[in-house]
Amino acid sequence: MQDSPVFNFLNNLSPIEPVKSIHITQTINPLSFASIPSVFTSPHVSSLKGSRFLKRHQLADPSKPEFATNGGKIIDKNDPIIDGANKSDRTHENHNPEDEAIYQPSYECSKLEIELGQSLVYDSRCSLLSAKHSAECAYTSSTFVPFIQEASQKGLYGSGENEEGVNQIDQDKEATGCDWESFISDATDPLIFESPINAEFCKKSVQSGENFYANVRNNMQNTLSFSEAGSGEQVGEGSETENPSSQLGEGSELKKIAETHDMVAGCSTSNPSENMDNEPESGLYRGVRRRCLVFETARALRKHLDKNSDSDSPLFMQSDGNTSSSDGQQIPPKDGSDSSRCVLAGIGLHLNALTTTPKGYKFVAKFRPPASQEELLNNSLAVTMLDREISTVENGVPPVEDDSQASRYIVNEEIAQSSPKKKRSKLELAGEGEACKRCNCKKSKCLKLYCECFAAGVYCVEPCSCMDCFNKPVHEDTVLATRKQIESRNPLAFAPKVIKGSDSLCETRNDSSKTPASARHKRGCNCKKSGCLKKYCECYQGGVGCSINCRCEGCKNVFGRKDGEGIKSSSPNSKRVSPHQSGLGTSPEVRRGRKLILQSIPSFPSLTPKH
DNA sequence: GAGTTTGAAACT
DNA sequence: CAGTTTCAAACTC
Repeated sequence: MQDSPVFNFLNNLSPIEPVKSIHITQTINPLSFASIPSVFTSPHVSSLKGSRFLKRHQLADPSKPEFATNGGKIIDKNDPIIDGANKSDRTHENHNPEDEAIYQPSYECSKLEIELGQSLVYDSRCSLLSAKHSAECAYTSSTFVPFIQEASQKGLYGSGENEEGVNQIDQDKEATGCDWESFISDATDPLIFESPINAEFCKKSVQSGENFYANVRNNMQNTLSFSEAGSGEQVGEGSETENPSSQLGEGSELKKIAETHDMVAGCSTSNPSENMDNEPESGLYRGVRRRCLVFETARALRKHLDKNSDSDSPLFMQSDGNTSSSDGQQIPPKDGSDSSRCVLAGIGLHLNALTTTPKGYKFVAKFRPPASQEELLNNSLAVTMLDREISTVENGVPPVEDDSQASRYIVNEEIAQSSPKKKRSKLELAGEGEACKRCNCKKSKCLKLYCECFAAGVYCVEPCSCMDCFNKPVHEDTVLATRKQIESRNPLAFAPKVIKGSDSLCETRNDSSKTPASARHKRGCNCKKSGCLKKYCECYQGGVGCSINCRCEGCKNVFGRKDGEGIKSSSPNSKRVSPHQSGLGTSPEVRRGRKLILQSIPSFPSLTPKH
């Protein structure tokens, strides 16, 4: 990557020396990823900007008129139809000085992002996806197929659409000269890889109402180039091609969407029709992604379908606020349904991403499409809730959650429609009790971080044994307000506790003690008696080793012990690192970068068409 | 299932 | 920021 033109370019411009340090790892703010694109008008840019910040408001506050509709006129002059093969060669062309001026602040961060390596970059995308953009989008064939089928049952699609969509993959491959499949096969993390696509997709299709199909093409290619060369690549993305949205009649959009979904799905997964179970490792990620995305897709399409069923208005012209997601008017939230819980859990997992399995769990995903509109609605509410999570993740480091939670999620879905007894039974059987999240709160009303559900960003549901629970869709306002309050106290309160960091995170530890993914607990544990050998220890529970941030005593964490007490006592930083500190690190460059990024945020709305 | 232990979260 | 209290999960019996 460092040999890429982009890197060289960045290296020439920025005074920051390429370093790989703990600071970088912990200080890259996902916002930076959003901020970079937000300044430029490339598809990637706009989408991140819009969906990350604006769509959040859409979900949270549908009444905001500026988000209600844009008339489908978000013109992305720089929205290129890319010749995928040459994408990386025209990275810094055609951006005007204004853009550059705006862009500059976050530039350093983009450089840092490049330096982090692909995995980190991908993970960051994942963060972006998980919280926000995924809300209305889905792209994998496996997720979309069921929905298409559902739509087909409604007479909206022909039965052959799905196959057409798959075929479209090959067609698109030929058209673009880019072999998505081979590229993807090289990707280390298909889940993460896909994220930016989703982000793009969301913004384009849902928020701006632009042509779905064309945008996905663009987005995919942008994503690929971005993934290959880092964020800097997007910077100069030229304005070579007008967004072709106007070129396609809206009457054909529905079909196009179906095709697009399959097309993207095909690009995201090397073989849309393959059985995930045949490929356990990749299936793990795919499974998660699919689960998450299915609801996202469904929601997007539901809106889409609702809209079309009600009027002839263009697709995705309205925000959530005008349809019926946050819009509980049309479809009241179903309080505490199993399905919703599972859906939410899925998104929560999505948000928190993945890490290595602490107990060698194999994540075998089984797809289950959303059962009802209520389920979709609940999902949308969850997205609203989870939107906020992503905004609190200050680490550019991908949020990580252990596979046990993934397992929980899967199990959760499986048991979702079972009786409570069966649920518990299955829960106990699965993953050594690592089933879905369910709480037993008595006094907290499930509105404190004590509550695992609340802390995980999911609503409580039937399997929970909580009392006076407010963590339900019907109390969404309360939930969101409480979350906001908690976040005001600790912006990272809802961020994943375990982050997948760089090796530098464990620089004080022996290499032999590193956990595979070098993941570490964000704040470290404070165990006194458990020896970090029981699940009382959050490090152990997260399947990660203890780190310098831990203040545990007698650490025997099997995933990696904290280094000797010498280190602990000699370090002035032996105390717990506050989220803010850990997020910013000590690098002046990083701090500066973050500051500038934050300053750039207010510019987003000005770049977004309003009415 | 009840009771205990534990450490994070919340509070002062 | 440190100490204390509250809380619920994890654990034990």
